[in-house]
Amino acid sequence: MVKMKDVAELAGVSSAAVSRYLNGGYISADKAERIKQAIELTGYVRSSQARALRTGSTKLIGVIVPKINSESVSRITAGIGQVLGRRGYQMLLANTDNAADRELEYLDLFQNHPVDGIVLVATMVTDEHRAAIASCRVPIVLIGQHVEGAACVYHDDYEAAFELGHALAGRVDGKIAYIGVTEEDRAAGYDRRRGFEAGLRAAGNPLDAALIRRGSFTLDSGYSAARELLSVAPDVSFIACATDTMAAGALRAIDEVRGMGEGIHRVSGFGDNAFLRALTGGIPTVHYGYLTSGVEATSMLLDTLDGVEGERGLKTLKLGHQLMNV
Amino acid sequence: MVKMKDVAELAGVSSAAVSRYLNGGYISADKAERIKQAIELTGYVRSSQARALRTGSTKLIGVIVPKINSESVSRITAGIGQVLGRRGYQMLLANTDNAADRELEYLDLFQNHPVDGIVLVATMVTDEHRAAIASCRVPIVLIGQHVEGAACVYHDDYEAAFELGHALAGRVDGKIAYIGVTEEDRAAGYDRRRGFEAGLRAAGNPLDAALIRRGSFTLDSGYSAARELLSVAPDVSFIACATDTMAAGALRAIDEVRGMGEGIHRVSGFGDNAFLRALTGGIPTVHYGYLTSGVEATSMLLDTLDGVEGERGLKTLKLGHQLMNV
DNA sequence: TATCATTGTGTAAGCGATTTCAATGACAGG
DNA sequence: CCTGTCATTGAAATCGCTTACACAATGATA
Repeated sequence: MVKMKDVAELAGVSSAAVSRYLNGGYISADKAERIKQAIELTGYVRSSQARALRTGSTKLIGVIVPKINSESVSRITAGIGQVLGRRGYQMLLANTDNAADRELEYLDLFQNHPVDGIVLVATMVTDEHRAAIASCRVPIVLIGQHVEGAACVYHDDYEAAFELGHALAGRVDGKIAYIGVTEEDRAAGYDRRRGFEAGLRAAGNPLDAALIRRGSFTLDSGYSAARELLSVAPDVSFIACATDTMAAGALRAIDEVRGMGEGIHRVSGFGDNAFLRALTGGIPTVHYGYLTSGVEATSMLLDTLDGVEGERGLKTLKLGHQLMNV
Repeated sequence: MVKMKDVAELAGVSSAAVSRYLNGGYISADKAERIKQAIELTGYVRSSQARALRTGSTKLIGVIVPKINSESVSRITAGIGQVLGRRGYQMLLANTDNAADRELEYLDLFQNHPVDGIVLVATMVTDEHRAAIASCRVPIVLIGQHVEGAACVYHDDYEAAFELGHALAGRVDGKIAYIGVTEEDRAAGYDRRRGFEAGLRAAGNPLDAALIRRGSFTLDSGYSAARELLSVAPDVSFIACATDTMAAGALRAIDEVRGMGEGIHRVSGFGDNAFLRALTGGIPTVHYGYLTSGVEATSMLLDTLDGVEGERGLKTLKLGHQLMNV
């Protein structure tokens, strides 16, 4: 492995000069030229490990996600990756498989070492999370949840759910049911349910508390909850779900119980999943700019790290949403 | 930041002793105890950067994927992450967005530095790829393609496609069309098409070359190709696709042209996408153990890196498949 | 008793970069 | 001619850890 010293010797300069050449310090034109050639000749590339040890910066960003195989998360990740790549950083990905404790574990692992900053795609935010975030040694940005005192990029789930509920109330005749997710997930659980309920209520068609179920983000959980709903309350004519994935499950349940194709006009979701859109022609749902949230969060983080002038700094950013097919 | 020397002083030993304690070298019981307490007291954690510089190993594995937001890739990634986490490694993720040149770029970037090994989720494998792989400084494992002379974990796409074609030939009456992908993707392009054709032929119902189209992995491309097929050859009664995603597009096209619900029994795919399965009740498709391939590839790689005895070594591993809904 | 593994320990030499520091030469102003 | 800037330069000191080496003990073996 050719190192800086070799390049320096070949170019007839000190290794300090080579370092300066590489980092844009004082260097005369002719030496710069000689160094440039020596580098090309030797194929030298500098050791990021040595550099990291000396400078304390690894150009690595830790990204913690709850589950890699979900459309929303992978879109967010795509956005994060875009910005990172463009700005010379790399992504250290940690998949927690929906286990909140592994999230904390990674938060620890990351700040204890190699990363310059962290992007946390958050679901549940416990007090422990808040504490860990507050005491984090490196800058951190949250995506998906609004946490006081932390930098976050999120969507207004309450408002979106309100609008959806309000719009649906007028178009659905018959009983509406709701399949939510754990309220520990403030955004997808609490906010969406509350917003939806408020929207229905405002439209004069309040949600019957007996028709609320809880799934676990998966398609199967949406299916089970819907089956149960349909057997307990056969007069339910519409099932709103907290995620498109669960809506797909509910849709299947309705199809099974009431005949193929029936479900399509009787469920709604959140997230505007591409598959669902194509296969159903589009159920009522909320479109969020997931890729954008990845991009924005990461830009914010890197601006802080790189000390970009006129930087946006670590702050809170609420992104818009869009009702689909209502 | 408390460093090893601080711990050593507090424990009244040399830093070499602390290092030995941490790495399992010779150390007496009482010193070990003192060191343990000193570490707890100070909250010391060792600098992975210094360690990396000294040992030359980063405990980082580079993972190159063509596209993060696809079910197959994210399942593979989940498998990779599982093994990595369990064995004390971390994942450096590079998303190439389906650009083969960025793949080479990352291959370069990675081996030039911080990673101990590479997992490449391959699509197109050009000669440049082969060269880059062969000259790779760190161990590398490919997933999804079979490349001579490189370690790979892959599926037998030809055989699977053959079986699918053979099975479908008997069940479909009327003309069968095929929507493939670029043949530069040997597995998903070339092998699947050839296998499918051979399967149909073997069943005495050969594929009409005029009914072959090419998509680009996306849902929309499947949709367009199917629309075009249906208008050019209205008597086509079944459209086989090289991926479930394109099948979803084709399904939508058929629904539009022939009425909702019609498509479901008239398309087939590859990959056994969960959404598609739920929403259609299951089209003929091939199930691959994507998660398993991530697990196997990574285990193989880490075994080599860690010098596990009885190691499996870097070799070639062909995983099985399963026909679904035929 | 002499000899030799075996264990335990500290000293010090790196790993390969960045960066401080002092030194140099050139050049403008007084 | 002297002095003060200013751009350039290399020597050398880190960054925090691992490990080769030398050297002690200690117990086992001949």
